[in-house]
Amino acid sequence: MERKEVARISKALSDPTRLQIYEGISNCKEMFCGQVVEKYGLTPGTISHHLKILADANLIETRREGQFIYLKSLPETIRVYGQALAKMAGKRKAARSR
Amino acid sequence: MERKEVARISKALSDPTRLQIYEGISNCKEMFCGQVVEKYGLTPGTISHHLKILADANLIETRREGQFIYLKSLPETIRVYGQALAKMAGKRKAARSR
DNA sequence: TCTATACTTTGATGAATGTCAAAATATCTA
DNA sequence: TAGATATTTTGACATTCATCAAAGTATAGA
Repeated sequence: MERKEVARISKALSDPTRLQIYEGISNCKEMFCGQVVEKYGLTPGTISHHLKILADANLIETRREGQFIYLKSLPETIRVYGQALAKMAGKRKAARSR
Repeated sequence: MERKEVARISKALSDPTRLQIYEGISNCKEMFCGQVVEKYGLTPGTISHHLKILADANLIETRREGQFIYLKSLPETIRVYGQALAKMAGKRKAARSR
């Protein structure tokens, strides 16, 4: 994963409200936007904005079914992101290089 | 690790320049500020700003030695951060709960 | 004690961000 | 086709942020 992608995911996770929304979606099997609006007391516009950022970062997936847009978290993204960061943090030149 | 702390670390990693600086520090055994300034072509003030954000997030450690401030990455923070995120992303109610 | 070097703080500026209200769009149902 | 419900888009606003230039602080060495 490239640095720019890592930065995009970091930014998506950098707002406490948005992080909480992501956590909420992850804890449910599935959720639709209205439930998120209800749960966090923000306007539909604001929720839509946050969901777009999470989706652009591939942290969640959206699927329309009739009037509803269903949300599902994509844990694989977090896994790959964590690995990329661990790799960045782990390289240490000339320190116990074997 | 609490949500607020996760958000703080995410924010620290959310700027591409700062992420690159963090990566650079992680790749060296040790580094001092002047080297960072030289390496990334930003003013000392800007570098100092970024380093403060990284240090506040416990991503790096600073230590003064004479005129110089030495920087060292703290990979343990990334490890704990990754685990906290994996936990957030992993819980799924009523989905294969055993 | 003076000067040079290393870093930090301050003030300013343009850009990005989180939020809302309101208008727009999409879909369902009568 | 008209009205209701769900979501998105737009415009506005206050706040945060990355950056620079310049002033300030700390340390070393002459």
